[in-house]
Amino acid sequence: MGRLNVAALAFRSMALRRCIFSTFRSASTLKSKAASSKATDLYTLNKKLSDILRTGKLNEAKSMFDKMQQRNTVTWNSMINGYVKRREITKARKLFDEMPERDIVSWNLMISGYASCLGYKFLEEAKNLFDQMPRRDFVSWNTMISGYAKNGRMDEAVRLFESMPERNVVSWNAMITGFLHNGDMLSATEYFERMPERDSTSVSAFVSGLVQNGQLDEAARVLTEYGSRGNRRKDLVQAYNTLIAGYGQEGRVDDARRLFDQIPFNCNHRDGRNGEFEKNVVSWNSMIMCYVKAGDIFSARELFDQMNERDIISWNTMINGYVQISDMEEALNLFNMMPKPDNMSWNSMISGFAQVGRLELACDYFERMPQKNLVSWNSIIAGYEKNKDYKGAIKLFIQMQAEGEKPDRHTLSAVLSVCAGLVDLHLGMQIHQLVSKTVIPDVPIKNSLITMYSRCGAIIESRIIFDEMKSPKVVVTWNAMIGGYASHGFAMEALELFELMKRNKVQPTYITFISVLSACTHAGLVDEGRAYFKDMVSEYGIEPRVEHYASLVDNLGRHGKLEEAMDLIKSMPFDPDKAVWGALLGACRVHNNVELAQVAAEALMRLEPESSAPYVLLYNMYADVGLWDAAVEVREMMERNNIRKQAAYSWIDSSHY
DNA sequence: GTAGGGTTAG
Repeated sequence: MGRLNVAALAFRSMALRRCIFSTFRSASTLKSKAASSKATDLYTLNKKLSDILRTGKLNEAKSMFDKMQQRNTVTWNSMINGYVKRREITKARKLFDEMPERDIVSWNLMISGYASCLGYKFLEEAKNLFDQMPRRDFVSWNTMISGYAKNGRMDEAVRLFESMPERNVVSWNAMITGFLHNGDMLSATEYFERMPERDSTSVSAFVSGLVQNGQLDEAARVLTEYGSRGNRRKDLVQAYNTLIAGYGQEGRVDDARRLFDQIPFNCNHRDGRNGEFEKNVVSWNSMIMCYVKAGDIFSARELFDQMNERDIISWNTMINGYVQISDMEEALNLFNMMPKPDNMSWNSMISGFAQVGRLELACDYFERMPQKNLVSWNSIIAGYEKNKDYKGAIKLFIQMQAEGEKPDRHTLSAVLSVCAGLVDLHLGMQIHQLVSKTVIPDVPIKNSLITMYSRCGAIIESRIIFDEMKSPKVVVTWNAMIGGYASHGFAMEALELFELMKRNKVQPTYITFISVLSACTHAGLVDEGRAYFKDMVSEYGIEPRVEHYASLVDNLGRHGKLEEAMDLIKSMPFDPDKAVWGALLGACRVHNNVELAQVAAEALMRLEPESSAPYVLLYNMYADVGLWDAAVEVREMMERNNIRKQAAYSWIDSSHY
């Protein structure tokens, strides 16, 4: 019995133990299930938080963050990341200081935040945190390196890079992009060649550097070399895109297209396969841009129509293409079709309408656009300036500042042109002061200053700015100064400067020759005028425009070479305009050539049926030589055509008289 | 679910 009892007892106790154990176990399972479900909840909530942050709704994210019952380090880090991405570093730092536990990601985020705020103070704080953090990984080092690189401190970046315990491919890439960012192609090349292994980012970055340096053929070579190695070839599409865009910049559309066609598949097209080396939307956009830049709007449109999925850049590029060829109808068919026009789309329409002289439509779009930005103001102001509504431009410029928008170099450049148009030296000088106070003057701004001063007669001021500009000067600068001299009767100075320009091996443009020919006219240099006209065509390959013909006709006419002027007009490959006939008519009046005057006047009557000027001039000429019948006939014709005498001869250069 | 390097426009 004793043994049995013992056995029974043992059995019972075992059962009991098992029972207790199993109860305990199930309780613990429950507990861990609860814990894991809470963890799942937190995971889901964190995911939701970062989704909200990705859409940029920072306030919404913050209120969710505040309401959350529990948070882990990832929660805090995500919120910090939100502020870091928005450059709200103070708010990020507050959370960082408040959070109960920091992990290495928290530290790295803060370093990244400080490093991407430009300025030495922020960089120093990034370095403080970097030095203070308990443990550093690749990300910490790489973030710090790129922080120095972004701030132009490649010396510090190199020091850090050299002192790293171990480097990965990102460290090398950060160095290469840093050098490129700071214009040090030599060091970038050295590092690219030295690095032990390259990934698609290394190649893309380096290719982009080569493209920016104009070394397109070298870029193509690098791309082929690494493209053929193969294993991660699909990531190279970015490098391809960069080179396509680079070819576009240089006008090498065929090379661009060859490269574009080399990217085999196409996620934008029905035969697209995910994950293959394939064209993406940027490839398409870049190629379309090449065509637009080359003025081949048809090919651009052909590609655009083939795209399955377009983004906002595709639409805007295409719209801009039509704006550039002043086809506002087509630009408008597209603007109305596109899903959600952004500022760029609206601004393109504004510039486009202004460019074709539809200022009222430009204004209408300017008023209607949902949110104006600086470019909108610049577009509308430049539009007013181009349409010679200078008072309107100034009004807008004042309104812009009243609405709290600060003018930039583009605004100021347009307003300087306004001052030139108004011949308002006082205002021009005020704008010049504003330029000195607010922007670092670049070449276009200085060109505008030269033009403004010379138009206002302050030619010495112009020349001072011109002389202070660094050599080699661009052709626009030479044109501005030569034009300034030419239009103010400093013909010899204009021609001297043109000779200097040639000695400086700067290729003149048609604009240069308008000034040069005009200078010859005003200096009484008829042989030189002829010779420059000839040089323009034979030596520089510039097709003469109507302005050049008008200028030479004017020059020849003034010197009594009316027959030669008439022969020149006859030789023109296109129809002469009112400036050409006006110049001839003016010369005929001075030199009393009635027959040619008749030809010129009739041509002008056809071109400008409402203008009284050719009638009046012809009448006076007939009267002067006593051809009274003809004079009376002109007068009758004028009455018959209901033409009233006007005060000014708009088509004749006033310097004739 | 959070951190580091590369592409297209006025």
